[in-house]
This record gives sequence, C-alpha cells and structure tokens, in this order.
Amino acid sequence: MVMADDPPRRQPTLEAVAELAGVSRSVASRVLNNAPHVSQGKRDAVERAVRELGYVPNPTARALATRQTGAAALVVSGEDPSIFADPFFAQVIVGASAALEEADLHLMLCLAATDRGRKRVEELLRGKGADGVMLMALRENDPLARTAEEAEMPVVFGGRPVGSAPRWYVDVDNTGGAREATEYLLSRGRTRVAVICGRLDTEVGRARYRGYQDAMLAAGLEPFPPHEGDFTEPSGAAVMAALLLQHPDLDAVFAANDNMAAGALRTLREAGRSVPADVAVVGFDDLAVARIADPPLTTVHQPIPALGREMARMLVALLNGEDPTPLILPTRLVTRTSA
Amino acid sequence: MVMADDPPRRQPTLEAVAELAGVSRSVASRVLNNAPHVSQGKRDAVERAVRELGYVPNPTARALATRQTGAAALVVSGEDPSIFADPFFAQVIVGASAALEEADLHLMLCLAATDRGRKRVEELLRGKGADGVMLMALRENDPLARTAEEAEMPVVFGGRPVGSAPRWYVDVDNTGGAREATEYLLSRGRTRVAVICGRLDTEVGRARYRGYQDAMLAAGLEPFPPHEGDFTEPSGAAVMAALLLQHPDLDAVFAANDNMAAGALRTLREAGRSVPADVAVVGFDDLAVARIADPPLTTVHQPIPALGREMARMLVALLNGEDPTPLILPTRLVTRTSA
DNA sequence: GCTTCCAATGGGAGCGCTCCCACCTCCCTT
DNA sequence: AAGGGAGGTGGGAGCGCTCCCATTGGAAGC
Repeated sequence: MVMADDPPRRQPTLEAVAELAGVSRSVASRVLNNAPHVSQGKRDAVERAVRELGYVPNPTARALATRQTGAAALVVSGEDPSIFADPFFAQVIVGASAALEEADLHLMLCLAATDRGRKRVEELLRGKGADGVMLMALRENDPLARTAEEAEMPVVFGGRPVGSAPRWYVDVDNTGGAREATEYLLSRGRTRVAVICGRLDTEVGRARYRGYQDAMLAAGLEPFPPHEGDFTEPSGAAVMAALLLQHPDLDAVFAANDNMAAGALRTLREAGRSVPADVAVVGFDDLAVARIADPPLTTVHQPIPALGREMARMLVALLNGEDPTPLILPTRLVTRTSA
Repeated sequence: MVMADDPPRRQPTLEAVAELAGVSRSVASRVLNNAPHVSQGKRDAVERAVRELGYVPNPTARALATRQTGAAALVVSGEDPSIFADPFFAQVIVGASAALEEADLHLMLCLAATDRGRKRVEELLRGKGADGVMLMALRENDPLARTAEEAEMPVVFGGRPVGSAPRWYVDVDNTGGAREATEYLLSRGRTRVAVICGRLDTEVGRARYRGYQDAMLAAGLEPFPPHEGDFTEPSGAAVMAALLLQHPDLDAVFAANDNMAAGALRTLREAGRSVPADVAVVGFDDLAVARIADPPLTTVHQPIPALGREMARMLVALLNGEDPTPLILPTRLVTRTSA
C-alpha cells in the first residue's frame, strides 16, 4: 500500500477491459459472468484483457446494479458482547462459513450486544446491507426479533427464540438430549438426580430443563426445581455448592452445559465428593472443555458446525427462492468417565 | 418477509424523501450526513420525511459513490478452517468488533483456510471489497502475505508472519512472556525445565521457544531442544509423554500454550506425577481452559481482546490517513497452582 | 445605495456494473 | 427464394447515492 498522495491511478474498470479487448462493455460483462451469446474469439480477447490489466470486478458496483450484496450476516445477540467469547460461536462460524463459501457469499459478523450494535443491525436489516441474516442467541423479548420479522429480508434463526417458532430456523434437539442424559443417569441406578439449569430466559435453558423434567417424571421421580446458572463455569460451581447444601444426598447432576458441569466438578472435588463414585455428572455441548475436564465429562454432543452449516444452507435456499422447512439437529450422548 | 411475488414495492430512496420534504436530493443528502449549509426548516422537513417513509440509506449506493465500503475484513489464514475453532479468535473478534463499531465499520470475517477461501480473500483485497484488512495466523510462506503487500489497501497484521516484520502490525510480547514464565519456574528452584513448543513454522511458536531459551541460557542452564506440538491438547499430551521418557528427571515444563499444558497435565496425572510437587507446569494464553484445568494453570496472560481492539484501531487510523506505529502488547504471568 | 460575500439551494455528472432492447447477420426452413 | 429464428453485438438507461458547481438572495460593509 502506498501512503503518498498517489496519482489517482484507479483500478481498471470493465470499460477499460472492453476497450482493450475491442468489444463493448456488454460483451465484456457477459464474459465475466460467463453468460451465453459471446463468440469464442471475443471471449478469449476479453479474458486476455482481463489478465493483462489485472482486472477485478468491483463488487460494490455489481451489488448496486444487481441489488444483491453478496454477503450474509451472522448476528449474535445477547446482553454482553463477551457472550461471543463462548467457543460455541466459533464452531458455528466454521460451519456457516464453509456453506456460505460454497454459495459465494461473504460473511458479515455482527455482535449486537450493545445499543449501538443493535442499531447497526437494524440498519443492516432495513437498509439491505446484506442479502440475508442468521440470527442467534436471541433473548426473551429481544427487540431484534421484531426487527427481523419486519425486515424484507430472509432471516434464519439459530435456535428458537423464547416462546415463538419463527418461520425458518435450525435448532438442536435440546429437550431430547437432556432427556437422554437424564435417562442415562437413571439407567445407571442414580435416583437423586439434581439439575443445574441454564438461563431460563433462553429457550435452550428451558428446553434442557424440560428434557430433564420429562425423564424424571417418566421414571416416577420428583424433578428438582430449577436451580439457574448462566452457562458459565463459576455459576456452575456456585449452583453445585447450593445444591449440595440443600440436598447433601444427591447422587447425580445434570448440568445444562459443559462449562457449568466443569464448575460442578470443581465444587464436588473441593467438597470431597468423588466423581462418578459419589456423584455422577453429565454435561451438554461436548466442547473441548468436556475432554479436558477431570474426570472427562460424559456429555450430550451437539453438532455445532452442522448447526452453522445448516443455517447458512437454509439461508441460501431462501435466497434462491425456495421455501425450506425448519430443521432440528439430533444430539447424542457421549459417555466418558464422569457418569 | 413476504414470499409472494411481491409488487416491486421497493425501499424509498433519497429522491423520494427529498420530494416529500419539498427539497432537492442534495439538501436531503446533506441532512442525512449532517453536513452544513442547510436551513433549520428544511432540515426538519427532511427529518420528518425520513421518519414518515421509514427511509434507510442504501449502503451499497453510498459505497459506490464514496468509494468506501464501510467494512473491514478480518482474515484468518491457516491450513484448516477448524483453526478458527480456537477460542482465541473469538476473543480477538470481541475486541475488534467493539473498536470497529466505534468507527462505524462492519466486520467481514474470512476464513482463508481453503483454496477457495484464499481466492476469495484475494478478490476482496484486489477488488476493494472492504476498506481495509486485518490478517491473522499467517503461516510460513503464506501466499496471502504477498497478496496483502500488493493490495492497495491498508493491511494490519495480527502477530508477525514468520521471518518478516510488516509495516503495520499488533503483536503480543511472546518472547518476553515465555522468558518470564521460564524465569518464574527457575526462581522456584526448578532446574530441569523442559519445553513443549508450538509449531515452529509460526512466529508465535518460535518466539515462545526463544523466550524459554533466553531464560535458560541466562541462568546458565542447557535449554531442552525443541519438542514440537501443534497447539492442541492431544499434542501436548503426546509431547509430554515423549519428554517423560527421554528425561524422567525433569521437574518442570513450560508449554507454549494452555491447550498443550492441559494435555501435559493429563499425561502427568496418568504417569502418576503430581503437579506441582513433582513437576511444575506453566502454560501460555490464559484462556478459559487454564482456570478449568486441574490443578488450575499458572500461565502467561495475554490481552487477547486488546489485540483485536488495537488491530482494529490501527486499521481505522490507517483509513484516516494516519501512519500508526506497530504495537507490541505486554503479557503478564498469572500464578495459580500448577507452578 | 451599491458592491461583496457567503449561506442556502438544486441540477447534473458521475461511481462501475448489469440488463433490457434494438439491431444485424447468418443459416436453416418451407 | 423469401421468411423466420437464433446467436452475436453494442447502446443506453438505470441502480441510489455523493459531490462539484453554478445560481440565488439577503446581510453586511463601504
């Protein structure tokens, strides 16, 4: 990059390519978009000119003319930008990015956790700053939900927002996974199975508690009332401590995610309870922490990159004028040593 | 969103706003960019019209006219897209996103780990698909380095590429951090301090080994030759096992990141060595895993969100025509129980 | 009362591309 | 031999915005 007050030597334009190739802009354009109705001779000439000039089409101009930006936005809501630091999102992005790449779309990332951020997302949605949007981590009564509904733009939800099922979404079978985890604990002879819930103002938190509840009820056992953490390790440790105080005889705990399970493990260790002998622990997510924890966590695996991938694919389908159906991805229990 | 073959009812344009407000496009434009030379009366009229019509400026058209896209790209290179799953990047993004938001820039995320991905980044750079670029995780002889040099676009590097110092970069004091970690181990009376290196085809890997080496040499001790891991937990476990075999008497190990330190911890546990009594372990990064590990890791903290933030700020400065100086962020040792 | 100046205003020319359409040439039908 | 196509081609009109520039009118200065 040159810092000097450069002579406004600009990128070559299509016009320049056309001139060098001795054809009209139209023909040059057709060659670039490899559209039909171009003779082989001119096609070669244009391609040669492109190479000679080092021409690269200007995406902005193309976007203006076609009314398509060539980009999809991934919006992560939440009340604090650091929610994004959760490795969960990184994996979603890996999947989404790959699928978007196939459709030749760019990925814009919007952390809509501040007021400013939300305002910018709103502008993006209403001002056609992207061709479509993937929305994640909506909270209860999230203002973004409304904006998304109103926007004349395809919107795919990642995980359902609390209380409503949008037209297009991809989710994970949270209830089923939680149920399976709890059933597993019960099948191993545990009977006093406690639960560390996630935030109950999120659908994930609720759905996982529901799964736990279902399994307990089905086994004729009284479910523990919801003890709510916030999906972080410290909150898991704290809730576990409280649980131990109230129910010293518990023999298992289902944590709504791995972070909280890791916290629980720490508290149990400090309390001198051995895992899984005294207390069995099951988590949810199967992130790296599950393997690193001591003992390694038995947990509910969810296909996170697939979640991102399917969201992106659904968006692409929408962009192609199709009408895809919502998708719920399966989970599966991964047994390690903690239960 | 309406799926029907909608009557092409399009977004209102500036033209429409101007007409409704009874002014010219120019005046309306000035109001929107709150430029001077507009009477209060017309200003109000335009603002009213904007509200009435629900007008939102079209960013693409603006971009074409101003030759500025309003977006900055964060490019993550690497040989495998899953490199991005490392929580490190998520934290960089949190910082970068906040700084970009202040400058009203959008964030485009490019995972340039596939050939296709690299090609798209190249097009982005050469076709002015963004106003500037932040480049991370370049490998040795990464083709992206060249492309970036040639692009007429501000480029800020996150971490230096192997062997060369670009004009603008933000890095972390890897050598200093590694030296401090090793010195700490030595100061606690350890003398047989082994090292688990990161990939030596990355500057981070090299710099951290260099720091270790410096400290050993300064203490008159023979540094261990580099045993190379790849920054993952399993590789840390494997290298630790090899180390234990070759040097059964080692009494400390410096791992070039927390993941590998966690792996080392696992191997040591399985080998019946107690930490820190028999072997002290120090990591690098201070990611979540450091706190969750058992025992919690003593590690070199690096300000990751700050890294992202400073990269973004440097890019913004560049965009403003300034010429910022490279930045090296400090690290600091965080002592927990593993050493 | 007549310049001088400047805030206020609107017209128009792009920005670089796509795409519709008119036009022209061949070539294949009947 | 005349009438279609259909492929090939270029011109021109946008896409929605910014920005330069010419124009205006009134306030200030003499």
